[in-house]
Amino acid sequence: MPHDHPDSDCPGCATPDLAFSSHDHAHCATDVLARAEALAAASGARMTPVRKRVLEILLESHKAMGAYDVLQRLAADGFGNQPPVAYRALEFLVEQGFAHRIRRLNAFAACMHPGEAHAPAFLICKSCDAVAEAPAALVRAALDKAAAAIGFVVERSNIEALGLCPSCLESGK
Amino acid sequence: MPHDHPDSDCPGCATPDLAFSSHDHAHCATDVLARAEALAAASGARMTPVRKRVLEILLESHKAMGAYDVLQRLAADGFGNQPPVAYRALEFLVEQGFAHRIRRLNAFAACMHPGEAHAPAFLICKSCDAVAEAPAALVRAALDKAAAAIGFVVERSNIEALGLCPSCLESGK
DNA sequence: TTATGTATGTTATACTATAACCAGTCAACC
DNA sequence: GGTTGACTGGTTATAGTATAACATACATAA
Repeated sequence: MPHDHPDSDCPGCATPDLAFSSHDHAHCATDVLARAEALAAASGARMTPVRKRVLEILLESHKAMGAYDVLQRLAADGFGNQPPVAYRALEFLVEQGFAHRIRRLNAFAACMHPGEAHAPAFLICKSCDAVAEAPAALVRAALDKAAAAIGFVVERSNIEALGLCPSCLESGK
Repeated sequence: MPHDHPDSDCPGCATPDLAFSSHDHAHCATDVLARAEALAAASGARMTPVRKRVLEILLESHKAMGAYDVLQRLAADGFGNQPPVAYRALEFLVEQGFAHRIRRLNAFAACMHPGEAHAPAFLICKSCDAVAEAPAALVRAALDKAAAAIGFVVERSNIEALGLCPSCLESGK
């Protein structure tokens, strides 16, 4: 559900995505986790141990992880080691807006802006594999318009870009 | 390789995509096939029997097909019946710009505008499964801009929308 | 003709995802 | 308390997507 406000109206949309910048990641991750837990509590969604652990795992880096990578980690932590365990937790997180599915990578990444009902564009660095969320309101507006020209009504869409992040550009990778 | 011209400059970009309109599909398909073959001949790319057959199969409808569906058809026609046969032909067609990969569907669709070096947005009708290509120059421009705001340089991107096509909208599906 | 590169066929396997069934937990209600 | 029902997680099994590696055939140019 993309929100239709101009990006400047939304506190989250105005916050630059830190995925590509050096930052205090421990703080970044615990902060996002706390926000997700608060949102879950508020909405009645149950942040169970597996689900929380999966989100923690995704939050360890700004990279996307395959379901089976997540599963390995879960198994090592004493949770079930069969695919549905990981897929169900990931599905829950995506539904709640706590994680995103990156179709180009067949993988999942923690949402760095939980609770902001956004539908970002994903920027995937081909060098360091980090994934950032870019505000996509204007991109989606252009897409809606291009679709409307053909009489097509967009319901959901995925916008994913592969390229080079600022750090890798600078270091010449 | 997206081209950077305004859509109006390109004959193909000005041609409305017929995927969602009723049209003489036999003509539409043979025309696109002929254009692809001419392009291949001109560029030295070899349009071998399997490759041509795969393109014909994709051109039978405006829907995306999974590699295994294509493979079944190939096998029925006396070609090899192992996955690489289909994947290799599909890969060739995608490289030549004669087909597109739709990541959201893990599937492939014939390109209806071969030779026009475009990078379209895909409009996928959730009711009839047809896929159309929408000119995406403005969408990509918006995406490049959103990425640039974070210092990210886009190299390739996929823009795919799920929704309802005009025909299905009208018939209330 | 021989050499070289390209294309196809084949075997095997890796990776991604879901269906279906079962058992435990928890809250609401009688 | 006991029962019901919804939800969660565990497990088995299988479906669906994709590629590595090797063998064979075939075209073209030297």
